[in-house]
Amino acid sequence: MAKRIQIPSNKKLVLEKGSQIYQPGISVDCVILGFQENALKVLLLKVDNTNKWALPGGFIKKNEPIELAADRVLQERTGVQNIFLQQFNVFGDPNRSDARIHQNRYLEYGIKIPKDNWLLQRFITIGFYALVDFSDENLKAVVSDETTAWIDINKLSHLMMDHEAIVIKALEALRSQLAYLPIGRNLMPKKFTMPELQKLYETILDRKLDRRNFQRKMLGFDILNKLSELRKGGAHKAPFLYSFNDKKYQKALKDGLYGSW
Amino acid sequence: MAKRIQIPSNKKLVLEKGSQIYQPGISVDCVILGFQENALKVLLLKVDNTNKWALPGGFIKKNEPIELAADRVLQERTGVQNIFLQQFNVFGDPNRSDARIHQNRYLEYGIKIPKDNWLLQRFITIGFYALVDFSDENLKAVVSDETTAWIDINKLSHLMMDHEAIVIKALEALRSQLAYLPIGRNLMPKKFTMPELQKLYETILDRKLDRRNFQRKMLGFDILNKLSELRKGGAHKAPFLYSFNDKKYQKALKDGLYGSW
DNA sequence: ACAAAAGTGTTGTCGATACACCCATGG
DNA sequence: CCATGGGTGTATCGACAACACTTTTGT
Repeated sequence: MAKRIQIPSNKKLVLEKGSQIYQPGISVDCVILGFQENALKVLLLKVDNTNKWALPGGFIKKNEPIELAADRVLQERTGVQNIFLQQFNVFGDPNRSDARIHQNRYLEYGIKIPKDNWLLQRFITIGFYALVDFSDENLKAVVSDETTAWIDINKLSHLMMDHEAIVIKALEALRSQLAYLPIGRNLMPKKFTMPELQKLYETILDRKLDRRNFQRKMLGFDILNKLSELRKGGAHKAPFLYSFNDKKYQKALKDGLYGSW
Repeated sequence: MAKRIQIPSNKKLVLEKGSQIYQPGISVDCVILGFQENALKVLLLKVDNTNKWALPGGFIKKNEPIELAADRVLQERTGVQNIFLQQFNVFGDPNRSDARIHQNRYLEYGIKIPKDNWLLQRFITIGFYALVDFSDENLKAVVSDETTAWIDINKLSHLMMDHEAIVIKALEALRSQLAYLPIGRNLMPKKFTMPELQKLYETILDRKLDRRNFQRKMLGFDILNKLSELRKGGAHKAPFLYSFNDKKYQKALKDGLYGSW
């Protein structure tokens, strides 16, 4: 007889007691985006006992606001707090989930889920997206095992259910937000150069921007502090370092920016 | 003993069998907007046995896409079809609904809802908004009784639960859509004059627009047909009539417009 | 010295705004 | 015949895009 893997206790709990703890039939899924090596990457989790990847998601506790549920998922997975977390779409196709997927996962633990178990019901999921900074120390600590990966958004494959469509929709929402909200505070390290920030915008928009016009426009938003330091060490002329002016950034988040890309 | 009103059979069904028919704990609410007498109006329903008003809403059948559920609500209430129906936000505060409201409503029918009935659970609602044309014949037929009213969006009062917040959020969404999507096809009658269309835009945006610039810009979108007819009968110079070019309008809905207000 | 990257300046275009003028109609 | 509203034209301003020139640094 093949060696049987023990089911983790938290998964057992969700299966057996979930319907008492959580809202039935509703979940949240988080598209957590980071910027690394000039590419936008999304945090994905390996679905146990399959070769599929899934967005970090979770359920909504019976007495929990949905934003808090999304924030809880984000923190559990990344450890980072106070992140721009944006609800962007609900995915409610009745066929988006497939009971067999869950069945197969749990079969590996030797468990056959009862047909009437809440996990096998139809789930409607609320999509959130979040932007995180790779250089954040909390982030490094959490994301380090084999079951977690940052995948280039242009190289998605083997995603579970409709999760690829969710990522694509999140990107659309992010792009349209870019026009009137400041972005970058949570994707860039504390100090960065203007070309580095430009790379981020070019990656999100998927097109080249003029170096000089970008700088003028970005400075025009008046959300950056120009530091007296320079980025030394690299070849060629040393660029200035900038940081976000948190006060002005928060104000811009509320009031919006004027321009558009 | 006071005369007791009989509970309508459909309400009885929802109460007793709803949990077998519908997704539990989730609903859709529709902000149905029309344009009448130079004002944006929202369709509201009188909540029976209260002096409160509510958005037309409903539940999602076990095997029904959420967009279809919203469309079903729209059709049940207005009779109109093929309407621009837009998901805009999810409202999931755990305290947004109040079991006492339901209890009081049904008490009037002499019914005490069991504590564990599905209707008394927490509900998360998905907000949709739709734009309809007052001159539509189907609309006139349906909306005519005392339990239904078109209320000026600037004169909302006595709305149930968080429905006023939902209307306000829908308006914000509509305004931001105005920048890049054509609006008006479903709010205006088949034929209309440029000043009439301008009034619509001014109402949505809640500010005056320049008559001449509006005309130029709107024509620049290339989604209108200029008819050779004139609007006769009114005082002063007779304005031209226009209609939407459905083909170009649909294309603009997909591709977006360029300008912004 | 030179290549590559970054800082700063200039110009042209186009859309948005503001405003002027003419036309048609009803009273 | 004039008040009112509608149609059409023009000047100005500002944002954005395109492009030139200078400055700094490593090799």
